[in-house]
Amino acid sequence: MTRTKKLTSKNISILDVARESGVSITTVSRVINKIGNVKEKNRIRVMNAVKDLKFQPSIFAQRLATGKSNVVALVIPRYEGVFYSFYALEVIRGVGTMCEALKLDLLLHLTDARSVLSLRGVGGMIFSDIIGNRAQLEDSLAKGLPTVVINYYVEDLDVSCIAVDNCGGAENAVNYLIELGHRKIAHITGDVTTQAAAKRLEGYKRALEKNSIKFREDYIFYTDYSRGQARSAAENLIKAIDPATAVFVASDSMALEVMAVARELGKNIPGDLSIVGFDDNPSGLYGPVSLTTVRQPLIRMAEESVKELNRLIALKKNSPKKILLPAELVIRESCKPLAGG
Amino acid sequence: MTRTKKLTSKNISILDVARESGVSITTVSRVINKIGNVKEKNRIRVMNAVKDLKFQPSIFAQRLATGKSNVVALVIPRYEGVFYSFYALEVIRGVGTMCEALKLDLLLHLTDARSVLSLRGVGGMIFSDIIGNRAQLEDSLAKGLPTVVINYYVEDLDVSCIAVDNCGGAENAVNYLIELGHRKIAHITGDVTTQAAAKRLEGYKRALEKNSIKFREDYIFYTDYSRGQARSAAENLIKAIDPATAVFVASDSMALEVMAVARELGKNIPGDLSIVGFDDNPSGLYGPVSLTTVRQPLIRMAEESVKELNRLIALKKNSPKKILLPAELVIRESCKPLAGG
DNA sequence: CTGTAATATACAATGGATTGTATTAAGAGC
DNA sequence: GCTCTTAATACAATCCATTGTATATTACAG
Repeated sequence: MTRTKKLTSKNISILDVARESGVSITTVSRVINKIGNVKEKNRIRVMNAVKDLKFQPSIFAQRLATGKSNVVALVIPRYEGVFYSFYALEVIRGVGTMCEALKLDLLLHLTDARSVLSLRGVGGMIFSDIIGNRAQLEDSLAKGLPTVVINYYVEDLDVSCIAVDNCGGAENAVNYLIELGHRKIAHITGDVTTQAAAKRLEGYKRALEKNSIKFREDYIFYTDYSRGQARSAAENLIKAIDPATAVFVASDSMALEVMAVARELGKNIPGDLSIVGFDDNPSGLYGPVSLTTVRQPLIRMAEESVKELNRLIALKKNSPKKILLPAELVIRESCKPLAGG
Repeated sequence: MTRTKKLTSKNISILDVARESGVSITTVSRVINKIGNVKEKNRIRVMNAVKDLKFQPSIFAQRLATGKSNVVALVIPRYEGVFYSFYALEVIRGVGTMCEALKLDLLLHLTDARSVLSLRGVGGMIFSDIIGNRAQLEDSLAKGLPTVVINYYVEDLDVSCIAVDNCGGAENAVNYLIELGHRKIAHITGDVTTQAAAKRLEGYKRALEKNSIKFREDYIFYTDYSRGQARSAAENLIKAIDPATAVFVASDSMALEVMAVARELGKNIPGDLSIVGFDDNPSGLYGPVSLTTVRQPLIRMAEESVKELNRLIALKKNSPKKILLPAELVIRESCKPLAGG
């Protein structure tokens, strides 16, 4: 049953095609690359020879000759976690789709801080979420490779970047709670050493300020994005002497944890506590009460990054653009107007 | 601020290194490739020159010269959905990790049925889940490319494949329910035109048979894996005249839906109904009752696939292996011994 | 029918490594 | 010091396509 077959076979080159069709390899090359000035008669002969011999030009020879590579490397940290899977795959999907559309090959690098990227043979780089990849990013720029960063607004480097407006998204979320009549609004932060979490906190503050609501430090619960810390934050929040009536949580996975804690403590969502998350994690759809959240345009961000990279490659020089994409509030069931407000 | 810098720079070749270190390019090549017989004095000179000039050999020239490519393409369908994100990223992570370990470059292809893969310049292919990719798979084999299929047990082609034992996993799940005293065990299937769903159904039947429990067609609820169909299946299951006391659901996302329906209908989980899912979808951890499920060794499967591919590449001929990995039961809170059983 | 312009094609260099073969240098043995 | 063997190195062909330049062919006007 198991047929053992040679996997190597000498491959046919442009020279074979030239011989077969009785023209020079130059002409064959012109036909293949659709550069003008080939007699119709010869073009047909060449095309037939190509078909007969099943000729496919060697990309290595092409790249060597042209010095151009159509390979784009996507660098993503090797994190784990539910939302992260979702995030990463959305990014990969977006980048992959656009690469296909633009005829680019997508090389994937899952990295951690100690990873060394070879960068060899790559025509451009896309970095997702540069925490822990800063060195590699600078390396890429130093080598003069066209480079784009997504999901992080890089202020201190001359590099194109496409990020989500975390601050604005957070502000929208909190504004929504304010519109529902809430005044006692808590915030469970993510890891505020990360840009995203810091910006979300900033947006929270800004919304309060614009609505003349006094900022209360005791309504801020700092976490590292983990479920464990979300849990204790939720407990403290609910058991507080003067508890908030609404909470803006920096991630959906934490928001789900808050909902679970509230349930355990006999609180009703959204009756006793309105909750807004961030991320639009699909897990937020399960469970008895679907989660109102802030959606990040991940696919669009990813697609834009390839377009921007392609622009840089075509331009042959670095002229970075900084793009901020809006984050959209997705209203579901976890919030409700303040009773008797 | 925006410094405009040339992105192109002439790159240094092995010839530059040879000149710099006063030896021939052959010697430089030998030093770089660690082939023996180079005088220590010259080796050091060359290595210094390499360092000074920051020389990195052109992979295109290397691949052209050797005819070998260390690029592995991973082909994954472009599905959507929560579990699929999780699944795909686990696969990507596993393949990526092993590729890094084996010094292979990972090219990613997200495909649908109409995608045409170029395969040019690729040294090996890994197909995940070949539904809709059958043509590409056969193409790859026809071209004599080293090829591995994961997550699908291919019986009718001479190709290496690494799959999860869906049948055995399902059998374990149902056995567990039987051990808890259940006799009325329903099954909500996935799309039984897919291999995975069909095998899970088979495992369910086998467990019943081995325990001499009569198979009841009215305990089988066919779905297409969608939440909607899971919902109506759950309603029918719960409202039946002689309802089952336990249910084995072909996927976690459907199992979560079943739990939600049970809750809505005032049923207690696991008091009134024991549930086992399949997949070990992280979403199963949220919610009031964590889900007992069958875990697939995705990462391991992915890693093994790269190893197997590497073996085929080294072997230079096709001698396929078919590997089935066990699926493990993960016991959590959603099952309980049959009361008064 | 010829001169000129435009078109079509070919030659040969180029890109950057690997590698079989030839050649030289070095060390061993007497 | 002089063979002889072995280690070290160099030469040049090869992998395959692209492309600037040179040449050949064609077309057209006069």
